[in-house]
Amino acid sequence: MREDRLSLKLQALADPTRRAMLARLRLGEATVNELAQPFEMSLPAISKHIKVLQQAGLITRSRHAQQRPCQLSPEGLQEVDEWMKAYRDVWVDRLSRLDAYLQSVKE
Amino acid sequence: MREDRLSLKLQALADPTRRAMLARLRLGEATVNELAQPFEMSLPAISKHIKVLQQAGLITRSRHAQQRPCQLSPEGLQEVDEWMKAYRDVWVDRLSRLDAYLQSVKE
DNA sequence: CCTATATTTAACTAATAAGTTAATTAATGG
DNA sequence: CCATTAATTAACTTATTAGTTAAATATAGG
Repeated sequence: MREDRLSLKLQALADPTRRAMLARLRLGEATVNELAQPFEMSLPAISKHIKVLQQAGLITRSRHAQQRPCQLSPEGLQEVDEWMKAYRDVWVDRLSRLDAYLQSVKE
Repeated sequence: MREDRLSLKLQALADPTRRAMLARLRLGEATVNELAQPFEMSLPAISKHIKVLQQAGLITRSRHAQQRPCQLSPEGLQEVDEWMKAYRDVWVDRLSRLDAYLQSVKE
């Protein structure tokens, strides 16, 4: 039902655990165990979250011994940002109009 | 499980039907029937999508006779945008580094 | 080869999401 | 008041999601 890439990304982002993982990855790459550390959650659950992020194109993975570290995919959020652009204009526009209105009332 | 406002918004956005509705609303407010028109979907289904958008704070509603038109909530996406900010820096940073690297290789 | 560590896969459960049809509520206008 | 139009609620089905535990796979090192 929801197979387009943008939906996949937004769906992946709509989970606080996964967003926390991304926040961690902003500091640099991390292994599964490192990512799991702050959460009271089984490793398989973590593994699944990682898979969701990866399939959404938000992270990439590498190999190092028996570890498979994760890293932020730099261009991963671009698609989301592109989508937001159009709306950013709308709301900036409206907020500034509201602002103008409030100014005019005040005077 | 997923009750925070940001998750609610991203979850609401992670559906192409709902995003299409928002796109329509960029042109101006619309009634439920107007929003439903492009979709092969029952009205109750549309009604539910609208509720999701509203509860996420992405749209507001008014009343006019027996209609309850929807309008974009201008500040609705701001929270998402705020969240993205931090990542925008990361990826812009990395992409520009990549760019610089490619430049240096070329020379 | 054996063991320890890192991670994933399998199999399952419970909750949530997205849709349906039928029935209900709300407001207008004759 | 009655019929019409607009939208929602109720009740239900099906698929997906997020988690669990137990078992399996992969790699390194002695």
